[in-house]
Amino acid sequence: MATLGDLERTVMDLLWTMPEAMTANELRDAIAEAPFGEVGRELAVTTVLTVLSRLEKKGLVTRERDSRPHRYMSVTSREDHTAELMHEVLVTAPDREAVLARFIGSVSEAEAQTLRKLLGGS
Amino acid sequence: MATLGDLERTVMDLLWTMPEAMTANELRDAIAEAPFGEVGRELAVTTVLTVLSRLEKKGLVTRERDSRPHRYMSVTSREDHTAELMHEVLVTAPDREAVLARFIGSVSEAEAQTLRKLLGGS
DNA sequence: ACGTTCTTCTACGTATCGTAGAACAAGTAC
DNA sequence: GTACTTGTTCTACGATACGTAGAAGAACGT
Repeated sequence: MATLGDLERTVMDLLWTMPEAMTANELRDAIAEAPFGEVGRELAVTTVLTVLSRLEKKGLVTRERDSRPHRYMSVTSREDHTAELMHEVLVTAPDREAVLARFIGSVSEAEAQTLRKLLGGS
Repeated sequence: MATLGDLERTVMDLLWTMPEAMTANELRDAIAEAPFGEVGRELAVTTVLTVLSRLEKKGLVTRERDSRPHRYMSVTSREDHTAELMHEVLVTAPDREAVLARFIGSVSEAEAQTLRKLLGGS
């Protein structure tokens, strides 16, 4: 279960938010400015690069190796990733139906509404 | 996000499966016999007790402190716990509706059926 | 009070993660 | 094409989590 550390999470959040692939330097700056996390963390670029390598090994990030400052991007959208994680959690329990029952009870009415729509009639 | 180690997971699985509260010794034996995990792990009781303490600190386990060999039990059912985890994952994404859309696509037809039923009319 | 049984304390090895310097590679400018 | 600059990989260290369990302490039976 790919669990992310704080900085890893921050980097993924940025990569998921930014539409374009980013370089390590751009990421470093973005982290310094980022509204979440402790504001103004001035990290070394190598730190960011280490984290990016680890995220790459975890399969969450790819990079364009030809363009010289490598440009990093997320492999999946945040939504896909999150949904996948939810599914991974779901299948850890033998009685999935029971889990889903509890889960439904925990979502907001708006979300329930969305689900009804998505599940279609019948 | 309460993430569990292998042994912690094994212990929780047993506590969730067994209807009765169990002592550390009973758990040790159960682990030795358990079909999952590498079979026949002969652990020291102290090992089990350490794990139980950690699970207690994480809020997943309680014990009856008065009965002398303390009896340990899970605080929530496996289903509640799993559903809660799923929800925790869900709310890490800003666009929950989009996540739910992807999630629905990943469940089986039987599960979708269950969801329809649970969500009721309208 | 004594031995037996149970629990807590302390501890070590391994893995992960935040962090970054040192070393190495690849372009850029004469 | 040699020196400078910029970018990437290697190596490393401290902190935390977890598996593992011995040593020390507490409680109970007799």
